[in-house]
Amino acid sequence: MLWVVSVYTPAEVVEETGFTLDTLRYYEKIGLLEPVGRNSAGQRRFSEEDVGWLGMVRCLRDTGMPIAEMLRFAELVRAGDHTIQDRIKLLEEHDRRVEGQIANLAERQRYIHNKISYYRSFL
Amino acid sequence: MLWVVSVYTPAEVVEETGFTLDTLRYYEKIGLLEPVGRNSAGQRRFSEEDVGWLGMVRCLRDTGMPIAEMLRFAELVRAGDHTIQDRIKLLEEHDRRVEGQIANLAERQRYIHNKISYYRSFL
DNA sequence: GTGGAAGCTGGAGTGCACTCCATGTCAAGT
DNA sequence: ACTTGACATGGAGTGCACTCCAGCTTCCAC
Repeated sequence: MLWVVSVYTPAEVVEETGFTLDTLRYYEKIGLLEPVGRNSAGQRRFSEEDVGWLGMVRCLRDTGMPIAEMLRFAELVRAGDHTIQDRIKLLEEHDRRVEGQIANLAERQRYIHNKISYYRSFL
Repeated sequence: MLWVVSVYTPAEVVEETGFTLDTLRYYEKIGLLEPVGRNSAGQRRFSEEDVGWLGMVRCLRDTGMPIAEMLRFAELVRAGDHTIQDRIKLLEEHDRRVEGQIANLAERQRYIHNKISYYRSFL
């Protein structure tokens, strides 16, 4: 039986995820990424699953979730299917924060627009 | 002639702006705030103008402008009316970044929503 | 006039999230 | 075989934006 498992080199994952290699190593070190597979020489070979998880990490990071909370989420994921309810709860809370961020940003943007208009009135 | 100028104690400015006293002192130290007026005993008495400027600072800070750039903006403001064009330019650039932040956040939020839906499908 | 809160200064310390570095091994194209 | 680039490790360093502290002074309500 032929078994094809696609793996990614560090450089490919950097390309794919936008994280730097140092960041990937850092994430692995702190446990945000599970120990990554290695080839015979000890070099990292990321699985499809690793890359998928990194997509989630990117999303959470870019929406301002602190690493400590991503770590909690990672633990839930590792703990298995019985944590799905907790994961939903965590993501929904985060979603509300993201909603708040957007609303806040939009509000501040109005202030900026007003300021620009005010300045324009001087020209 | 009676001349009433409203002034604010540090505690009042903390209340009004949401910055901590340490932060206000820090902002003054780095020049984001012009040297604040003092009473005879050397305690700070913030002017209406200070408080207004702090409102701007809060807006820029909360939309992610780095201090270095706020400092540049502060310098333009101090330099006088001939910098109004530059101030508009700076604010418009910042506005575009804010726009980008909002768009990005909204996009990431879709990802989170999908993930939540996916998790829900397991229940 | 006294006690507790508020304020002062200069400087050290914190927390987060990386980022860089020295030194060494391994891979792979020519 | 050789060279060059990718990757490894452990640990130190960075940058940003505060935040805290010691030791002292001043304000103000009772």
